[in-house]
Amino acid sequence: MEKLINNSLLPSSFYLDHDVVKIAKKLLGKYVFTYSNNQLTGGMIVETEAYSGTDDKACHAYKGIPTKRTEPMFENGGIAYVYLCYGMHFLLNVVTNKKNIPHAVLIRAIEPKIGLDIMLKRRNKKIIDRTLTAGPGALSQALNITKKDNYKSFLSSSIWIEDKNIIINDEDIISSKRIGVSYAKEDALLPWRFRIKNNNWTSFPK
DNA sequence: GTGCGGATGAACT
DNA sequence: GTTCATCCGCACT
Repeated sequence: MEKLINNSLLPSSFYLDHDVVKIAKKLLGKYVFTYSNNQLTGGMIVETEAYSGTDDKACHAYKGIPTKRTEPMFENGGIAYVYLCYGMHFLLNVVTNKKNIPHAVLIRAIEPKIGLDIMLKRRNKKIIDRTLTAGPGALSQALNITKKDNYKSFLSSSIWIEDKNIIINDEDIISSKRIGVSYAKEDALLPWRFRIKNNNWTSFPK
């Protein structure tokens, strides 16, 4: 087994910044990996959304009270919050900020890099295209992320994020409204969805 | 115990 | 653009 922890691993301090929007932007261009069933898969993050705690109506933690589902968000930053949506899709969130400040970044799409054949198999596909990992449910399936990864640290050896020194400039980031949160009224209009410009692996522009 | 709605994706027309 | 598959957690009774 190759060495999983190396010096490009994002340090825990990265996740503790108080500005979840900034973290959401900085996560673009980072690599996320999972290692499960002796299979290594990973790719570059190309699309994220920020969810900002109790001030954000679209955030699960808006009411400020942790429930069994949302309590990972109230933990110290640097762990995964994996949540089952619509009974069939797992959504991968990166918990940020300090304990009891429920901020999270939803990973919406990656550009597949490592273990493409494994991802194709998991997705039951034959051809590599954007549907392989574009969309939070799709990428979770490709990386085999399930509820078992809830609470898991991004400094662990089964799921982690690396910094490959890829710099995404502000002008290469497209921000737009978040998806599927129209119930959040005015907060649904916040431009807290971030994509890498001209990247073919984001979910289709809306 | 029960009802209901959701941070979706894929396959349709 | 529309539809539907499908299930856990939450907010009630």
